Amino acid sequence: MAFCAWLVAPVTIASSRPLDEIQPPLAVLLLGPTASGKTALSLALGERFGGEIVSCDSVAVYRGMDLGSAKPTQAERARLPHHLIDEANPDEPFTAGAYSRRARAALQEIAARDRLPIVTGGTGLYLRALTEGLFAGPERQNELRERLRQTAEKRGSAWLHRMLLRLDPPRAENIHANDTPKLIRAIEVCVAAQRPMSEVLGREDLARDPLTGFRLLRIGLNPPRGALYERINLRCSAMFAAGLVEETRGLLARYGPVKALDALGYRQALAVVRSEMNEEAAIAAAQQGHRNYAKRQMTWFRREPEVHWIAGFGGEAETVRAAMSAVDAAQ
RNA sequence: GCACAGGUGGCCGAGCGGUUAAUGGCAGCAGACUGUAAAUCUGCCGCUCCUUGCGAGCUACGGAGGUUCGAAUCCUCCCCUGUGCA
Repeated sequence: MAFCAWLVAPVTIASSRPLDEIQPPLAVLLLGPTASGKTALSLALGERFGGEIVSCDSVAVYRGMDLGSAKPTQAERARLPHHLIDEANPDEPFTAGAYSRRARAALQEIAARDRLPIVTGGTGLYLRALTEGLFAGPERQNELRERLRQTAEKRGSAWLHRMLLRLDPPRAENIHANDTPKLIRAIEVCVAAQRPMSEVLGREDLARDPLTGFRLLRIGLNPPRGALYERINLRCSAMFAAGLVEETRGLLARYGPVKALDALGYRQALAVVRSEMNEEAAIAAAQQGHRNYAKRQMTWFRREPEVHWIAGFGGEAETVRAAMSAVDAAQ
């Protein structure tokens, strides 16, 4: 598939340049912590450069999870085509792999239309799965996971760690004995692949498959921490005021206590639905969770290669100008 | 005013004569992260210095004294908070 965009798209994008400068189409990756203004900036860039938005958000992929995921509104989505939003129901587990495949397909299609793909992302793993790919190891095995999860509950995660130590010593060294989910996945891979995960990771034929056929321009939003935290607080309160608890009540009634409702904001709203917390406490907890999350996101994004960092919020004129000139320069 | 219960590091909260700069938790900061990732996990966390060491010095458990070789821990007085009685 990748070659399609390679062959078709550059013709028009590079039409104003000499033929020997023909190059793959550009894709903009907009990254930054929650509430940094990615949506606003994505719309501004999209309208200026003829773009389409590819969301990179592990919660916005779920239908019905609108308020809590700060999904672009219907009005915003009417301004430009949006992709990878409402891809699954909350009771259908979505994964980084599924995201990567669908997002890549979306990128090809957009480029084939001669439009500019703008990936707008807060989910680091999804973004990396898109750009770097995932190793070609086994996907999740639900039955095996369930067994391992029960083992962890009964005997503690250290037991899983010892198990992994036998199956794959190098991998065990890289996963902390307390990190149950990662231990489970590693053991799952070893068992399903019938060989150590570290070996699978190292094999050429199973290695990551990086995205090809695009030139990537990464634009990172890095607003001042204090101001970001304030914005997060305001946005969280606004979510509850807009009816997050009701949205959550509806999702719970329809899908049950699914994993997706563990997401920030929903987890707290759920506590209100269940009368385990009053709304005021839930808001405070959600704000705290989002602040912590924003910090983790920055830790992840700092490792992204070649990011064109902008110090402000996406909605600020100066930021928009800086981002536009970055895109101009890349084109 | 009397009687109880309390005042501990940014917050909550243990400790109740000595391995206590003071268990925990939270917040904060830094980090990890290959198919549930808005998940999960790790480190640091009074101040200063250096030869960065289970290093040295300083400051710290409401305030002031006292007892003791030694006090956040015991005693006295004072200040403040909560509850009950007046």
